[in-house]
Parts: sequence; structure tokens; C-alpha cells
Amino acid sequence: MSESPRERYRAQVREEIKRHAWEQIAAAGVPALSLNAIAKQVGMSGPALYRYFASRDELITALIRDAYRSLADTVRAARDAGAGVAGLATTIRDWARRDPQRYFLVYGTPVPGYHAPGDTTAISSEVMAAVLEACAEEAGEEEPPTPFDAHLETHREWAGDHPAPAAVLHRALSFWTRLHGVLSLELAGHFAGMKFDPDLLITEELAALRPR
Amino acid sequence: MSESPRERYRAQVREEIKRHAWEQIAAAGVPALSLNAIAKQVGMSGPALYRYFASRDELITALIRDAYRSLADTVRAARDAGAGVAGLATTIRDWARRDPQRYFLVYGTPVPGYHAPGDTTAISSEVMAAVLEACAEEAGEEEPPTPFDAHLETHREWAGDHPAPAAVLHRALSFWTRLHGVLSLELAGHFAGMKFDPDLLITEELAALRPR
DNA sequence: TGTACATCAGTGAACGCGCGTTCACTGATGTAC
DNA sequence: TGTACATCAGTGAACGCGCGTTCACTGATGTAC
Repeated sequence: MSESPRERYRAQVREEIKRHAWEQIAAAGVPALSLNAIAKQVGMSGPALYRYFASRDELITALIRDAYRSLADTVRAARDAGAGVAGLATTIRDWARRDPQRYFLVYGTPVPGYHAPGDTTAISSEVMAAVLEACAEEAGEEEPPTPFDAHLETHREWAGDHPAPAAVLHRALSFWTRLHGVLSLELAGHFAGMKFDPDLLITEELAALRPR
Repeated sequence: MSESPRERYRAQVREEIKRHAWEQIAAAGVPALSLNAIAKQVGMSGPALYRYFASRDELITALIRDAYRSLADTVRAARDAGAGVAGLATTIRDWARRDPQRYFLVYGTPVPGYHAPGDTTAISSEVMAAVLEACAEEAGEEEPPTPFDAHLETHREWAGDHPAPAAVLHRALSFWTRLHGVLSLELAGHFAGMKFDPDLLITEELAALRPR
């Protein structure tokens, strides 16, 4: 169970490889990620990388998994520190702005035919769980359920065993899609010439989430 | 001014090249787009493509421009046919679902360092103009402006000379970001295991747009 | 503690590949007198 | 209408390149007796 020096070293080098991989992705996107270029940066020969990752695809898969993990941990930490809906939004936005390409690796253009590693959906639902908690906490007075609320009542497996009423699930979904809507357009530069402050827009998008 | 047979032929071949390029993008994404592979499909040798596009980048640029143009024309047509906010949403969603990779070429992960051709922002604002019209049309009773409304009052250049009050600009932005939020997550497959109907979610996201 | 052996990180050369792109050339199509 | 010339689409060979990946090998690190 205790890890040997060799194992520790291996883990360190793997981390270093991934660090440089992220730098390369940040600079030119995933398509430009090259094993040989990374090897050069790490200071070793191309083939040496194969001691640590069986292929380019396996490296990318590891990066994707790390991105999901990082997002989930960040959100969990914020939640544990008492963040509500608005706080989670800020947390996620900051996480995304810290490394836009990492955000896009999770939520950006999918490669047709490529299937993300299976456990990413599990990690995704950790994020969703935190959002659900925050949404449940900030519930207001009861309201007649909308048609979509009714629809969700029969499609709530994705919420796990969270006992919130469908209206709360609805708010969690809206949180996710509204935040992603603003954030991804912002990060992709589509607001470039527009000058307004996206943060204010997000604030009101999420304020309008509360039951009226 | 009248086009010669040669010009007509050139235009036809250009279109055929782009058609096959789109097929390739739909199949494996932009990174996998290869000039030689396209040439083979079109039925000519690789170098022959250079009669029609100066480089791979120029071809991609043309595709991006066409995607923007197609979206703008589609939205304009729907608008002229009397579509309101909900109708425009359906139109855009249908357009996107017809060819998800084309949607992502416009609104997906940006390539760091790459700058889209300048006129795309102009075409983008054609889309925005149609959305603005629909939002203005469906305005309800007056309401006290929110902080973001006030902020927009001083950042409304992107709306061109459209005379709508800031609250309408706000609704147009929300339309755009909410629709994109749901649509891009849907197309990227992030709702995969969730089973609910995204169409219903969009409907309510946009219904909540109306002044309350 | 010292020696013998196994493990494994890293190297350098080499592989085949497909890429974008250039070039000199052929042959068909259009233009001018 | 027919001939002479210019335009231009398309070909085939070739370029250099960097890619991912395999292989046989060296040398250092750890393990067992």
C-alpha cells in the first residue's frame, strides 16, 4: 500500500508531462498537442513518454479526467465553504477563466466518434449534486409546477437519490445551461465587440432562477 | 458583370469541394479535415485544389463564413415568415441539429490565436438584429430596469441603431445565451444519460424571458 | 554488508505515413483578328 | 469561319516535415540472498 520511491517518481513525471501538455493546449488547442513536443519540454526523448502514457489518446483521456476531477473538487470545496447558487457560479466561472481550454475540453466541441471515459459522467454528477444542494437550499414558496417540472418528475434518475421536488431539479438544470450559455460565449470571444460586463448578465440570469 | 461559363464552372467546383469538406467535418471534426482526402473524393489530384483555395486555412475560412451566412439567412427567412421568439429558437435549433459540427464551427471551442474573418461579426449582428426584432415585438408592460438594464443602456452599440429599450436588448442577450446554453450542451451529448426532452427546457427558458 | 540479478527509465535510430504545398508540364477551353 | 495565341484546369512527381510509434540497447536503481 505504501508507495515506493520509484512509484513516487513515476507519479511526479506523469504530472510533469501533463503540466506541459496543458501548457501546449492552452497555447494552441488540443489538436496541436504533440507527444514529441512535450517530451522535448520535459527534457527527454519522444519514445520515453511511452513509459508513462501508452499513447497520445491515453494522455488526452487522462487530461480530460483530470479536468473533470478538478472542476468537481473545486465546486465541492466552494460548496463546503458555504457557497450558494451565486457563489457556485462565480467559482465555476473563475475556474473556467483560469484555463479556458480546460473548460472547453469538458464542455466544448465534441469530437465525432470519440467517447469520453465512462467515469466522467460520474464526476459530472458530483458537480450536479452540489448545484442541486444549493438550489434546494434557496427554494422559495411553493408554486404550481410547470409542464417541464411535470416532465422532470418522470425523468429524475440523473439527480440520483436527491429528494428535491422537480422544481428544484429544473432550477439546477437552468443554472447549468444559463451559466454555460454565457460563459462559453464569453470564453469563445463572442462578446468581444460588445463591451458589456458578462458578470452582471450572469448575476441576473441566476437571480431570475428563484421562484417568483 | 455576367459570368462566363468558366466562372460558373469554377463556382460549381468550389461548391463541390466545400460540400465534401463539410462531410468530412461532420464525420471527424475540423482537425481531421484533409485537403488530399477531399481532392480524392472530388475526383481530382491534391494539387488541383489549389486552383480553388489558396490553402487549407483559406478553405476553412470560407466554410466558417458560409456557416455564418447560412445561419443568418435561415434566421432572416424565419423572421420574414413571421416567427417570434419561440419560432426563432426552433429555427436555430433545427439548423444546429441538421449539422452539429457546423454549429460548433460558429459557436464551439475557439482555436487559441486564430481570428475569424472580420465580416463574421457583421453577419452575427444580422442574427442579433432578427432576435432583437422578435424581442421588441413581444414586449409586455413596462418594468423598472434592472441593474444590468442600466448597464446596457451605456453599452448598446452592438445593437446598431435599433431603438429598443435596454430591457429588450437584455432579453435578446438572454435569448441568445439561454438557447446556446441548452443547445450546445445537448449537441455535445451532455444530456445523454438524462433522458429529459431538451425542447421542453428551451421552451420554458424562453417563456421566462417575457417580462413578468 | 556485499554481491548477483531483476526491474525499469531513458536513448537513438528507424519505420511508415499523410500532411500541406511547390513546380514544371500537358491539354483543353476560351478569345482576338 | 478559321487560325494563332492566351488562359487556365488538372496531373504527377517531388519536397520537407513532424507526427505517433516500435525496437534493440544502455545504464542506473532497487531487491534478494
